[in-house]
Amino acid sequence: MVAIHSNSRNDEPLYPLGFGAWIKIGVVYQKTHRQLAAQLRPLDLTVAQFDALANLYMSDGISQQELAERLLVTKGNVTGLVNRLAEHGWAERQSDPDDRRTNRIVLTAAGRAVAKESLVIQRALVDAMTQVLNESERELLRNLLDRLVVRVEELTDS
Amino acid sequence: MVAIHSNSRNDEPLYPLGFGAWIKIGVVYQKTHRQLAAQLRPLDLTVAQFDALANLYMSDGISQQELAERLLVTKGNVTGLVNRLAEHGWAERQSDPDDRRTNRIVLTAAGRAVAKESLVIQRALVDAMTQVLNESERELLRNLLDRLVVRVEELTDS
DNA sequence: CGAATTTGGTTTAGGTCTAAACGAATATGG
DNA sequence: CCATATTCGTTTAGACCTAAACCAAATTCG
Repeated sequence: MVAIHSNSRNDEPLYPLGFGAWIKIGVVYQKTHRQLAAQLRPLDLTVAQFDALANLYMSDGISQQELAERLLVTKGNVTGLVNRLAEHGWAERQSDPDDRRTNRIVLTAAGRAVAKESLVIQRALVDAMTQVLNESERELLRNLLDRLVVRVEELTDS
Repeated sequence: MVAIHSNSRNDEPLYPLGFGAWIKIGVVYQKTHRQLAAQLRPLDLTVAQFDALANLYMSDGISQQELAERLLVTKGNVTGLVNRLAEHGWAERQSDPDDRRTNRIVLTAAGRAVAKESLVIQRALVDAMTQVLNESERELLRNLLDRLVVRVEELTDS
């Protein structure tokens, strides 16, 4: 899903018009992911764990199912992720009195602290990234990406 | 690196202006990745393997190092990836006569066939995605993303 | 009510990815 | 020439992620 480098002859099936933009999305994503990972490492925090903490920071006490949907991952994945957060002492499973199937995930004080700290780091990175665009360009980019999201969701359903 | 859903109160540190655009990049990336994975599954091909085959299809005989740089992954990762491609009978390691350290990776006939087939699938998906944008919008998107790539590369170096 | 279905979570097998340590071959500089 | 560094690839430990099978609890509906 990342750069495909075409060295040689161009008599082969050429790439569609949207391809240039397409590739860049992957490159931006992967490189920023790496950069964020590097900056979170001193906190002993991975990007996946940061994503979970950030969501819980905003919406403490949601179920694992809910968390999986927000993170765009499977519920099986969330099981392991929550285990690791719990091992670090950042989050706990609380049983829901109204439904014995569900686990409500809540942050500990330590978890809230590291969430806050890491959100500052992420915010600084996003700022540094997006400052190369002016306000209307950011708006424009958001709009274009929004339409792509809608489109891929249509494709996913069908 | 993905959506952070803010339910509650807004007296907490609010997100920077570029944040909306930022989040969408992750969402587009992840959802499209999943969609491509689903469409490649009948070929018994993962997205990572597809990326490798696609690059080799364009530039057969490159070294593992070179392949790692193009795929934006570590060389350790490429070792395993090439192993799996070789197990499927899609690629082979050839020793470089000029440098006994390097492996040149070449596609087999079967590898070239599956590469071609999968490239058609990917092309169709990218087309379906980007057809919601007109030509000048695609151009614009590519330009905006390009500048973000340059920026993140600056940050990575420093 | 009670059977069938749905939903929340866990487990398993296997691919993906990283950082770090390592070995072998090549390149560099005194 | 030879010691030092660099480069290419592998290995290891561990996190991440998926699909699928599974269990238990809740819901639906005849």
